[in-house]
Amino acid sequence: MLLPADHRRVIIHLDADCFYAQVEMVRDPSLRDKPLGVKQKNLMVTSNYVARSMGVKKSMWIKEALEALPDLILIDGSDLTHYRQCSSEISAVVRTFTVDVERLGLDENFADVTEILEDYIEESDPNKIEGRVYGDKEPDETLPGDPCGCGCRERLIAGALVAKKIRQQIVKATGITCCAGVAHNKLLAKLVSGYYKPNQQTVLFPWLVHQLMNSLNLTRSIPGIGSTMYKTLEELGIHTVKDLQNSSLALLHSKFDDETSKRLRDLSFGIDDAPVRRSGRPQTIGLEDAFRKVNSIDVVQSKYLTLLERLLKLLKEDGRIPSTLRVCVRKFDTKKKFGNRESRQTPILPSLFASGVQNVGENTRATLMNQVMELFHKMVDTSKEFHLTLLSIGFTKFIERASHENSISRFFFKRKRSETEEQDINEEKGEKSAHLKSFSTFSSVNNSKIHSLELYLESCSESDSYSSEGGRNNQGSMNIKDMLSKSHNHSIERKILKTLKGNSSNNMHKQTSVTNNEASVSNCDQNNGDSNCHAASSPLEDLSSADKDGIARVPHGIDEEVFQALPPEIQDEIILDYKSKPPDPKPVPKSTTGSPKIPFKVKTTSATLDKYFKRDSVRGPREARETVPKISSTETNAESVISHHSSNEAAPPERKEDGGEDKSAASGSSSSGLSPSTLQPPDGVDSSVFSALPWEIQKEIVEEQRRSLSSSSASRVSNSPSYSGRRREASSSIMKYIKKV
DNA sequence: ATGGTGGGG
DNA sequence: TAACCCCCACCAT
Ligand SMILES: Nc1ncnc2c1ncn2[C@@H]1O[C@H](COP(=O)(O)OP(=O)(O)OP(=O)(O)O)[C@@H](O)[C@H]1O
Ligand SMILES: [Mg+2]
Repeated sequence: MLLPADHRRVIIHLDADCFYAQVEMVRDPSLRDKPLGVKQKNLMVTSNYVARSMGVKKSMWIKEALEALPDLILIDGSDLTHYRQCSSEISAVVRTFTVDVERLGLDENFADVTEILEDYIEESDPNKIEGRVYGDKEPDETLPGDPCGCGCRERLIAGALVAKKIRQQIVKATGITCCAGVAHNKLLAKLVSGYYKPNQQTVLFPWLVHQLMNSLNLTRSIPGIGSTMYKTLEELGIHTVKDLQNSSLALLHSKFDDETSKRLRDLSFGIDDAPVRRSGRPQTIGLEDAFRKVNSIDVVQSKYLTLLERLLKLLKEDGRIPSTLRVCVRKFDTKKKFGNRESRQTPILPSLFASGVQNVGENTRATLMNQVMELFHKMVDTSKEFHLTLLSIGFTKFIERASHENSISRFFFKRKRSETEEQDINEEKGEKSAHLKSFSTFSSVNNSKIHSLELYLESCSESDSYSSEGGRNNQGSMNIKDMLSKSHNHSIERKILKTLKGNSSNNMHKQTSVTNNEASVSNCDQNNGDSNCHAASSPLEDLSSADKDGIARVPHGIDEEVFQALPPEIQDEIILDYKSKPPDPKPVPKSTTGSPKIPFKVKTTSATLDKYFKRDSVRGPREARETVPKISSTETNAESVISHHSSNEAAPPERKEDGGEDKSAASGSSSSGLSPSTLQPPDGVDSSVFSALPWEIQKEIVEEQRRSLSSSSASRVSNSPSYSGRRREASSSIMKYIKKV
């Protein structure tokens, strides 16, 4: 099966240039000729080529980057949604050429174009090679002739033509420029793709493979050999790729199993028969928040709450229903050990998302939040001191769709969903504007979200015994009231940090528009000032990205740190309520929880209730059922209270925007949004339109297209010859590059 | 199934 | 060398 030198395939590897930075430049073209960096917390994760030419490389500390280049413009890239979206579009374009596309990260794609070469071989001129040729000093210096004789030269040259066309289409559709590598396997295509860096492509002919591999030096530069394996190899005296080529299998066997050993050897020679595997939709959706130090359970809880709220939005866009919830922490571990994360997971009762993922009720949120905290307490003993540096949550194990009712019925189902979502958007719009209005004019407003918070608080405190699926008693889990009530004693500092800047409270969405996300977020937060800002930050972490606009203040009596970690909407609610009910908090007998201190009141009006009832009666029957009793009980109280003592200081609400993306679901599509797996549109179908379609529909279109398009090679596969006994260091990710079928 | 590891961007 | 914010496959249990 495996011929001595197998050049049958033509693989293209595509790698977007300085991806995050480029996305930001597309969003704001005025940045194009300026040095730009994209940051996450205090780290600059990438920079554009203007900045790179001035010494600002990838992954530098903000501090160092600004030292090297004070004029550097920084944009916060902690929210990946724009990058994900652009990434999906890129892959969709590639799938326009072939469905055999494998994604790697957000900005790389492998394409096996072997089967489509015949469509281009005539157009391709063997004497005019698109892009660069590996080994050539000047462009267009390659001599004719095929030293190999298997025809690979012509195929690869045609592949270079395809690569060129793909890159052109990507630019046309997204404005993003890429590098590309063309070779007869994935390993080599990836290795050459970056040989000529910005916006260029390189083809590698098999007779120069040795030259390429020998130029690599360290084994670490072979994809699949990471830091651990690299160290292990070093212990064997194997440092360079050449060392690896010359090392005996027996030597490798002392540290690796047979499979791994052979593969290591193959890779060192540039041999790789790993197939391009079609990427599906992501199997996990997660969010994380890193920081220097968190040691209070209150902050933990509010950070998790924020993550959960955001995650539910992502889930909504995704559309699938998860069956497990995972919670993860990273503990500070006295410098040395790294990667010290631990996680706990738990099944999600199917009934929790019974009404789907599009509108998740307060009860579901509360249940999830309690589960998060339960899992957290399995990892952290909060009765002792603790020091965390990262929190994350994620959904996994998405339930698969009923196998048979694909196509038509699903289409209609989705249609209905989108319609309901349009209602959602309208509602949200109403809410939002009300929200805005109240923000500027401090009218008290009946905001259903206040009610939401209220409900959430209630459901947290009272064990939701009435909940249909078994009341879970939240032993260890604190409720939000407790959370907010605890705090330290600080003097109240009310300060207006900055004045509102134009778009502060985010654009209105155009509900009916086809595509989401306008360019609206002109944003251009010129930050810079913030690098200093947290320089001497006291006990705690980040805040870096914040600054910006908005009147920032922490309401009387709430711990600042806790407040900061709350979801922005809930912050707004609290502020709103605070404004409508200025200082002098009256001690009110609180309903459920124990120790009252200086209470912070959250009130709900009957108008709010009406609204709530309406919504729930319209849809979300299950949630409605559960929440109705609760509401009535709440209503009788008319007021609920968050008790706490002490106060705090100012904080930026930050976190604008967001509301803009729910719309991905609007125009006839549905979940789509960020699904990384879109398929190829048939000829004549605009790829961006196609990519906006629900994934299932894309799949069907493609399937149909394939069927009608003659008998192609439908290499049905799914063999999983499970290997057994593995010892020592098995290759895991190396498998990606070597696994057969 | 769960939790950890190593690797990828 | 991990800092940040993710995603994957694989492994032992
Ligand atoms: N360790 C990382 N942490 C966070 N983001 C990362 C990390 N590695 C890569 N990324 C993001 O993924 C994107 C693609 O990564 P990649 O390694 O291709 O670099 P790049 O920015 O695209 O630059 P290049 O032009 O060299 O390809 C980047 O823009 C980068 O910000
Ligand atoms: Mg890149």
